[in-house]
Amino acid sequence: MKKDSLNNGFNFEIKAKLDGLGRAAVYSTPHGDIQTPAFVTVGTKAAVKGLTPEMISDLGGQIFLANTYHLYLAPGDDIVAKSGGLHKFANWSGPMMTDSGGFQVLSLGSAFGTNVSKIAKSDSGFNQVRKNENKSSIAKITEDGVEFRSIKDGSKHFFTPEKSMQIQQNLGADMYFAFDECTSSQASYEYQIEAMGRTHRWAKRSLDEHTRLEKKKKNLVNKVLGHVKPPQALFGVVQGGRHFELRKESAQTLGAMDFDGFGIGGSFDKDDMDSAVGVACKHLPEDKPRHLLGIGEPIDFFLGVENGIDLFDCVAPTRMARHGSVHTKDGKINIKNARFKNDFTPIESDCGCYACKNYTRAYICHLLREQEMLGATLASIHNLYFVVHLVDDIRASIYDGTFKKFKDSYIKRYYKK
RNA sequence: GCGGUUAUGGUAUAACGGUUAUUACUCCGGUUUGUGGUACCGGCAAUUCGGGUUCGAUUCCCGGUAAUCGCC
Repeated sequence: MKKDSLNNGFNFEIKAKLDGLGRAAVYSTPHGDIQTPAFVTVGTKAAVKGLTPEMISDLGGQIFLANTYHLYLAPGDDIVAKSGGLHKFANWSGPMMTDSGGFQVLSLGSAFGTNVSKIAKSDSGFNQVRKNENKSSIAKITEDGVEFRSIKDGSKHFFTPEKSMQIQQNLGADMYFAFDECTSSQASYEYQIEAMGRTHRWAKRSLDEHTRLEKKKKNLVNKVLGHVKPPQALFGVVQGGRHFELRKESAQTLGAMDFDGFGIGGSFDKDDMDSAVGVACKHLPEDKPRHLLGIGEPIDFFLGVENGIDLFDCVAPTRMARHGSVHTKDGKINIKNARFKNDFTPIESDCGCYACKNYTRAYICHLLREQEMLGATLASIHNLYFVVHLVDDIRASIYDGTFKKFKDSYIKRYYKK
């Protein structure tokens, strides 16, 4: 199974399996191995908000993910490239990924200025059927690409699959994503089909451009002494919304292409997210890593892993932390609540994170209420530690065959059901 | 001591002879899933006190109290 094939420096080796699609593996990259399943911390602008890289590795983070659109706007991928690439720029020596900007097609497009998220609320009755149109949108989609307006100064920028690849090669993360269109959970079936087709065509263009750039890079290495740019791996992104047949079609279409791995993106219905993910993974090549984009509630990790996911990333732990919502094994609590003002115990007494080992709820409550930066940092450390270690524990349970038992007891306690 | 001015949620304010008394912050909660946004959504909470005029007063009048400014 060990093969250090064409994509030198990358290797995905499955070490243990669950019944069904789940597995534990080691994903080797030019910047080190990733034990999977793993949680990828999100550092959109080449920084996990409020945390140094040392804090990320100390809390157990193996890898982090930055964003193409944001880094293109500031400081610019040319500056990152000049600095020696993202790893040097951000002082992170482990594996890194970049997202393609495809999510911003949604967040700055049909979802801009609304509260539409990638998870449809299952109890909100009938999902409204809308076109992917939004008056305040600052992203316009055409077959060729997407015109974004800068969130910083309103200036216009046109992203194509080719351009996203070029930017991501400049940024220099180990793994990066094809340029796709992330659709709204409220988009109609017809629109999902239309967007999925476009995503597939963009996937082909992304892959072609990637192949061209990788080849060019190899030639450059020979000419420019001492300038060895490591190879990068490209992941295609499966779409199809919450429609199983579209997920299947998307997975088959992309799975037949020569990607190094796959992302599963787009919008889901809360109730059947796991089945939609399962359908996608079932039709993807088994020997390549699968990344579930932007998903990160405790229950999602269990369901995702069961359905064949190797990597997760999500902004929820850090965003929630900044607003005071922190994980405990008995569910979330809002540490800013008045009842914690006089609580001189840690967030969780049996938690091994830096925040819990050194600080009290009362102190973190105080910091967050007073908007002291350290409050967001400590709460983020806790939440990231919590999800990173949860996924680590899930991985361990695959190796020792206790996954099912672990899942049941964990969910029962966290969700009280 | 005399004269002027002012008095509205915890704070700062808006308004009018008839509203469910405005708004912001604070406070009390909730929501955040490939990070535009330390963001969004709820909730609690007030007409200084006592008289009078009026169908009806937070509003107009008189008095008390308090703050503040000026004068002695």
